[in-house]
Amino acid sequence: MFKALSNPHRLTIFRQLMEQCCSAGPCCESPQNEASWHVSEISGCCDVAPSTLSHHLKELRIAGLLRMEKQGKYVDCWVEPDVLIKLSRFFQLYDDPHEE
Amino acid sequence: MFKALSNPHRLTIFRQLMEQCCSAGPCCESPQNEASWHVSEISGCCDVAPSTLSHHLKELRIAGLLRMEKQGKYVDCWVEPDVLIKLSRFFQLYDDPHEE
DNA sequence: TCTATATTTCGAAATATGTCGAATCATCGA
DNA sequence: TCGATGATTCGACATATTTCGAAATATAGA
Repeated sequence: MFKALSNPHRLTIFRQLMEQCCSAGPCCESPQNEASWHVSEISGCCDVAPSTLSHHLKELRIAGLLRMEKQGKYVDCWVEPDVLIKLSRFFQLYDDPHEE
Repeated sequence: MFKALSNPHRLTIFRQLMEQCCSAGPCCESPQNEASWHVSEISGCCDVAPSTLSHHLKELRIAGLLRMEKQGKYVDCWVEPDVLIKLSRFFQLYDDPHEE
């Protein structure tokens, strides 16, 4: 996952989808209207050729960070459910009073 | 930071120092006995040449993940204070009931 | 002072990654 | 059915990363 996030373009894409996901409530199994973007919508936030964008999205998906689902002509992309919680917890080894 | 953690050896090193740091209480500005390791101690957890290890530690330091301080013949390494909290929060954009 | 040990710096070589354009596939709508 | 649009695959090339060994630097101890 860190490897997938190590590329500036992929990090930008993931952050956009994070915000998209989180503003629409907790990320869930199927894409909600507000939580997902089409590939063509994502292309706006990162200046690369379509083939490059496709490659980056695949890397994010393979890493388990994104879900992608074909919706007719478009492909919906959204943050893999629970992955934010997992990553957040990865860095919480210490005793945090906020944790139960 | 994600770029620094994208290499398997560097991730192993960082995880080791995370555990070392966290078992000794919150990471602090100066290295506590239990929170830091010498470079030579770290070499045990990752099978690379000394020059390679040195390179990886430098990457982690430049990325702001580690602190390093010369102690005579040795160099102490420990996790940058607050960096775990920062990284943990990076993935917490959503409303988490455990957070205040 | 001299030597052994710990660590870093500096090339150089192998491998991996990022990028694009061209070609391809799939779907929608005229 | 056919053309336009959205997206992916493939191959090629430039660039970045990983790795090592040799050499350099610094310190502790004999």
